[in-house]
Amino acid sequence: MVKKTGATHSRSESRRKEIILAALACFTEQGINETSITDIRRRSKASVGSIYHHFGNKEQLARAVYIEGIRDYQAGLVDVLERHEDAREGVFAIIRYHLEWAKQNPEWTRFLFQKRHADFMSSTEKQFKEMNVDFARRIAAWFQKHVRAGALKRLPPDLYPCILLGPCQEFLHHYLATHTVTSLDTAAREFGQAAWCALSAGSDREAR
Amino acid sequence: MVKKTGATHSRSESRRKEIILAALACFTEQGINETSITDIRRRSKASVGSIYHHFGNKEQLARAVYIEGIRDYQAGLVDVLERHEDAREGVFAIIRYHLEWAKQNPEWTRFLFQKRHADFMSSTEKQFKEMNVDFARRIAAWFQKHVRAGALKRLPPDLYPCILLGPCQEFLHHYLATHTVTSLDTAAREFGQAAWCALSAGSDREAR
DNA sequence: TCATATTTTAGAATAAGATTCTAATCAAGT
DNA sequence: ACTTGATTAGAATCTTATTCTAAAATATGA
Repeated sequence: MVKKTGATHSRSESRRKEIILAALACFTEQGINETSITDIRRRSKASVGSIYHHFGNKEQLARAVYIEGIRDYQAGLVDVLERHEDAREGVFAIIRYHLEWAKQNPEWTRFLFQKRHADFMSSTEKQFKEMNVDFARRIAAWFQKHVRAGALKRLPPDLYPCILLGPCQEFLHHYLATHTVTSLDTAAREFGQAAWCALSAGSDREAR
Repeated sequence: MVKKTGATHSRSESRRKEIILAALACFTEQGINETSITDIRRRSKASVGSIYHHFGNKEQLARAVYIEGIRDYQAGLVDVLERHEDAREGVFAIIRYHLEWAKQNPEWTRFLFQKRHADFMSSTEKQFKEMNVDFARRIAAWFQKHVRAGALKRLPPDLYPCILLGPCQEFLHHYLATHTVTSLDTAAREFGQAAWCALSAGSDREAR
């Protein structure tokens, strides 16, 4: 009756995971719209009833897949960031991390960033909102620290992630779609350089 | 029998346009998946048969909407770019244009950039590919010119658009979704500055 | 260990919506 | 006016998401 605090849901949990992974595979292969519940059923060996029992509907299933992925991505990013004391190293590291994660997790990346949460994630979702608020706070804190220390330019806080990761996102878009583009390593170097130029204090000389 | 080269399709053409606009409105209000053909029928006053006659199916309708919008956007961008001789001014102008267009065309922007072509635009689409190839060529040409003239850093060509517009895209994402962010004008200034720092030749001093 | 309650799974039944089809209507050229 | 192809209507069909009922599995408590 009372929910267990620990975990031993062996059967149930693993079934849930199976469904999520099957869904991820289907979604990235054929797109969310194009995958039917039947596709997921076949791939996961679960029944329709089971899928609906665990996730309610297709939209919420997609949401669960999204959460699963973004959590891992964000955790790693914060980790990298908070491990770096030096501003310049932090900037380069964050970009490297982003691109490297994408390289290691192409399916998740395709799912998370190509077709973002836009469709099924109404940004008012409690779970999603909480996660992002915390994430944003910790990112912002890191930048603030270095702004105060005089290492980084002061900007409206919401612009830092844009300048830092915008180019990566744009790049991944093409990288994951058609290929025949610059290597991820080269891109990481160049974007790191670019971001550092753009963000480091004292680059204002160009203002004329 | 032979297709007219000019245009007077008055009836047919305008019906087509009506459907596209109705679809755009529905798509941005409720999302592509959530809008039924019936929604579009109601809003456009066209019949189911008419819609299918003109577009084949919902996917192709979405595609048509996309093409319609992206064509306008790209034309304006190339125009702005080719109007600017000076590298620095060109860089700032392109960013201003991008954000300004988004401000003037919020519905189109939401449709074009929030949920990109990912879903329904398999990037192998002939029409789409042609358009983009031409667009990319002209953008690349402009940058090459200034690289040769020594005004811009030499980079792998596919990275220019990423560095230039990536931050804008990332920003618009938030701007169009939740708001409570920096104004578009401020963003345009800062991103312009950032991009110029990142792209102008001689910023390499930071390389240490 | 057995009886009972709760969670999970199956798969058939239903409902919603996309697509197809057949037959009118319209516009243009002759 | 007459023929032909394009366009429109809307009913019929087909696909797929979702709901529902009941069976199986698992946990709980004596």
